[in-house]
Amino acid sequence: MNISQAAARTGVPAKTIRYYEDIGLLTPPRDPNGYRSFGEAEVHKLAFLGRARTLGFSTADCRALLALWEDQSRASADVRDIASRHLAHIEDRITELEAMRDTLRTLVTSCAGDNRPDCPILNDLEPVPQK
Amino acid sequence: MNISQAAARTGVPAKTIRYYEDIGLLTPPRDPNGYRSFGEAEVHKLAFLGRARTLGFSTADCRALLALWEDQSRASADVRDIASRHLAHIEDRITELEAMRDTLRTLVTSCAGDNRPDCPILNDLEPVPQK
DNA sequence: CTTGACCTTCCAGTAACTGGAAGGTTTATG
DNA sequence: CATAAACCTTCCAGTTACTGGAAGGTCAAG
Repeated sequence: MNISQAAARTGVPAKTIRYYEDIGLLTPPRDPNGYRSFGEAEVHKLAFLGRARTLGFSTADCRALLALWEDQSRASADVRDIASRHLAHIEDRITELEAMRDTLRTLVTSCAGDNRPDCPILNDLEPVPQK
Repeated sequence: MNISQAAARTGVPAKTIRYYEDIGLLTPPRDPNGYRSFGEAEVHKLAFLGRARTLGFSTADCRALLALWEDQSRASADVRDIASRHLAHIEDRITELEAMRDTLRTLVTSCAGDNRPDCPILNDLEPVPQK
């Protein structure tokens, strides 16, 4: 299977697949003409990566998860640690974004949005001069 | 005022101030010795940028907001457009992250996290082989 | 006069791709 | 069989918003 077929099968763009090979997440064998050749195992691995990516795991996490996935004697605790840490990170990020969202919502709602220069959004950004 | 004082006054790191000058957000005058010299106007502008940054605006947005801030004949609609677009972007991002969070929470909760290899997290990442 | 704390510029690295150029291969068609 | 489209390859550069660090100039204190 060529790279474009593997891309179609997994939803991971060809360009991204090459990148994953570059950083060593994947090592598909080559055909005599130099083309990458994807078997079921590679496609399987690629789909795993695609799924992990949609869950927001970093490539470092993906590397670790892939190793655990392939290690039949893994401890599920190791997998859960990675996922927990990632979850905590996402929760923090959500909290940050929610704070931004709440402020922005208030500001956007309070701005007339007309031709006049008067604007509560700029007033909020405007720093209070302090010596 | 030197760069480190301006940094202390605004909370924007010196390194970041230099970067903002690089990309043209700021143009502090120079002392004869080549040191940047920050007056009240520059500090004021810098604090504006710092505040916009905590609200997650991109540097492109900051540039536009700064221009509007300084334009006494602006239309508040232009400001609100920028803020609304940014708000929508943040809301989308929150929705994405919440989906990840929900999935991860379920998976983390259902994983024993012990010495055994059995792991619902890997099972979820595991793609279903499909021809 | 030297030491330490500033300041300067410039180069490189971060994360995770993405776009594009230059060139080789394969496949379909006239 | 020639050729053009549609693949494939590698490599280089750009994205965002900084951050770290090296090499070297400046300034205030003792």
